[in-house]
Amino acid sequence: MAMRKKRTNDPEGMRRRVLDVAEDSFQAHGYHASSLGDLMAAAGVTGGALHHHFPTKKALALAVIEERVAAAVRETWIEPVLAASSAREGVRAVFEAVAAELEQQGYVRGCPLNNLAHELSLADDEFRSALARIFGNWRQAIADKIRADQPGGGEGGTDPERFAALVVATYSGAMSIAKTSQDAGILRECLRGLESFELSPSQGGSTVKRRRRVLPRPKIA
Amino acid sequence: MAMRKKRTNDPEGMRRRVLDVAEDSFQAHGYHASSLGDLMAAAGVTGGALHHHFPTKKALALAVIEERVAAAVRETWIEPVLAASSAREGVRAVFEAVAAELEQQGYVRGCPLNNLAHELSLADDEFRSALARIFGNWRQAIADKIRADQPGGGEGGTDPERFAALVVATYSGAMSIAKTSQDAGILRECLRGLESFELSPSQGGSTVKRRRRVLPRPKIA
DNA sequence: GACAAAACAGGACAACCGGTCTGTTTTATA
DNA sequence: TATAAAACAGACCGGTTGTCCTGTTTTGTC
Repeated sequence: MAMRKKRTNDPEGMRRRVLDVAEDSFQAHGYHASSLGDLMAAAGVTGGALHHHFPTKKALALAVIEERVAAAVRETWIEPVLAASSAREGVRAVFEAVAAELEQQGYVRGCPLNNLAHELSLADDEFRSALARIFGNWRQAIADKIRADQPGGGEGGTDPERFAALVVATYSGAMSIAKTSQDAGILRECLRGLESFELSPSQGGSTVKRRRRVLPRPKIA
Repeated sequence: MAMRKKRTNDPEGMRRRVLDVAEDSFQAHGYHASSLGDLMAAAGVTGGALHHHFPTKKALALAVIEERVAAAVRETWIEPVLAASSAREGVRAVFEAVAAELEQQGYVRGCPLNNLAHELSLADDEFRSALARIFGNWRQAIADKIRADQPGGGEGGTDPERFAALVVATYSGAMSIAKTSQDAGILRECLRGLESFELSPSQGGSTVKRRRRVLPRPKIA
């Protein structure tokens, strides 16, 4: 008399839905402020199903980090930079693309990698090493691109690792400031700072023609 | 018959002790992962006393931000930079001092401002504005120092705000990476990146003499 | 010393969290 | 179709959290 019960097992889809809402909630509220109850409600998933795919909250977060956060860095940074005509051009394009996207959506939720890195690095060593590996891959991709530019282009004097470290640090820090001030303009400011410390001759009033070192060597060791 | 009860009211000292342990715990474990019970035990303070000085956990965190975090930025960044012979020298000195301190203590807990900024900026607007103000003061101090260098020194072509934004972003991001990798070396790497993109002529094998722009202008608008 | 306010003590509580447990349904395999 | 494993449902529980509340003690003030 009652309607037949229906259920379609879709383990992959359910797992994906859980990861979707977890990724979003971790980004918006952080790990500790995201309760499994909220995630279950948002994903339309029962406790049994959640526990079946992710035995603990930590396992869920680890999956988010290794699958989603790593993919986000790959898609928004590594692939565009590697596909660009040069490392420097790739870096510029990513900075501006991200700034444009943030300004369009009107708010700044920050870098997913950075957000979780701050909250979880000291809490658990598995979290920390997973996040550190993503940072490492990110830096290495940029350094590799610089190296690829060196034979033909004019990157002979650029230290690849140093350049990559500076770019990743500047971007991460700029996103932190942007998130706190809810203003993506700092990204463009930092990009211009990377492009050139001194104003270009056509803009600046300085009479100095020759480029100087960005920071002087210390006078005393 | 029993010993007389003794108690010495010391509101300022008690408030200071609570702020001490809260500052430390927020830095080590973050806001959400720091329970008031733990703080009370660590500070040797009862619930009544804690509630008397800080009615809510949020009020406590706000006090930590406005009194302790702001002071930390002032003491480790603003005052040393303003006291230095130049902005660039001050920046260099702070980077190296922090790197040396982190290497000496063997672990990296990250920048207090950055840590709380990531966890609390999106959670509450009072938190966010308080943190944003500290970032703003930090940047402004560096920019002011650059401006102070300009009349006499050779900072004619340097945009103060741009320089300050780049320095603060690079430092914040470098600390994020250092915290995640538990290695302060990235701070020195980033400092050298700030000092000079291209290797100095005496070090580099490049034959290029004239300094080039750090990042080329985009070919198409 | 009277007295009010501040400072402090410590228990109580309701809400919530993450994890576990038992039971049912679907699906793969033979 | 028999059967075991996977997939899912949903209730349950111990522990924790932040806050509140009622007293007690100290301290400043007239």
